[in-house]
Amino acid sequence: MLPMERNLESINILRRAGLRSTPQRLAIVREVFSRHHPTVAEVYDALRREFPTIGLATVYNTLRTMTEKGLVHELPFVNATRFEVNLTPHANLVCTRCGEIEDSEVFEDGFLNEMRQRASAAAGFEPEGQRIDIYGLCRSCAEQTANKL
Amino acid sequence: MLPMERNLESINILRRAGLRSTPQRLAIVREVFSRHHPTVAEVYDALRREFPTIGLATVYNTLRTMTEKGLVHELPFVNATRFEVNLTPHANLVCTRCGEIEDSEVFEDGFLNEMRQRASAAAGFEPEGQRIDIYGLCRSCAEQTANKL
DNA sequence: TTTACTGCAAAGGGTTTGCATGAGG
DNA sequence: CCTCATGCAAACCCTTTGCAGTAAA
Repeated sequence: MLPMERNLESINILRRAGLRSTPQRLAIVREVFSRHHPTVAEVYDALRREFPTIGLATVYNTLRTMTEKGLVHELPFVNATRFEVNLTPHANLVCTRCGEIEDSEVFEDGFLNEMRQRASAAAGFEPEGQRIDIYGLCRSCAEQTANKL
Repeated sequence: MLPMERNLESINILRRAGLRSTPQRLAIVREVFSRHHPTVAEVYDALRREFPTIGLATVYNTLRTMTEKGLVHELPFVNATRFEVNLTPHANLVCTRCGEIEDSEVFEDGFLNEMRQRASAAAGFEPEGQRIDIYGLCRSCAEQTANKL
């Protein structure tokens, strides 16, 4: 995507959510959606080069607002709160060694629906969304571990 | 389970993990395993009647140690860090209205294994464990909502 | 007797809030 | 113009750490 297109898209994202398009917000939106599971600190650090005076509170406030508007989902981890940008149903493959988080789209064929239906049938629960983390070793960490044996 | 049996079980749990059995720890273990997804604050508040001088740091330290020894799992939520006591594979049904968290054992027949295998096949990932939260309305909140329509 | 645990207080880190200034619609 | 967003600083949790006293093994 060209920078200009991305900028227009960011404006539309904000407008649809009923938010004003300030230069800081456009940059935050661009930065958040160009990353996989960013933290506030990561977004803040990335933007300080472009906006040396940007406040950490601005990033916090904007991400809270974006969460309230449903643009992203909050994803609390043990060491940091991350933000889920990919709102299509998927699992997060979380490497317990290097910390990498990879999206896994394993639900193409109604797999997720079956899980929801089971939960629903068993407990009278009405599912709206889900968080699925699979913890283990990513490919490269698994290979490194195997080589040491 | 009778109180005496529970006490003996708590001692064994601590011993197997290589931890000393102090009166405070026995009470923490009892309290943690008698709850579903306790927070540090909930355990602390429950124990202050029995141990008026117990320190909040003691509860924090003990739960951190228990996590390191694999007795419980840390489960960060947006508003609080909870602890997973049920280490058998299951989903947490999290009510977005009242906050209730219910365990759902929907994986009796290898459902979970299939999910793991898909992740593994697609990404070369070696799964070790998982966290599955399903967000929505619990039975009673769903019924209340339906009645208002 | 040695080592680990407790409890208190202080420090630390992440997140929110209050307020004056400034910019968007 | 009026409202909302920014940036700074202070306040606010929640959690960890340091340390002296104490109890477990």
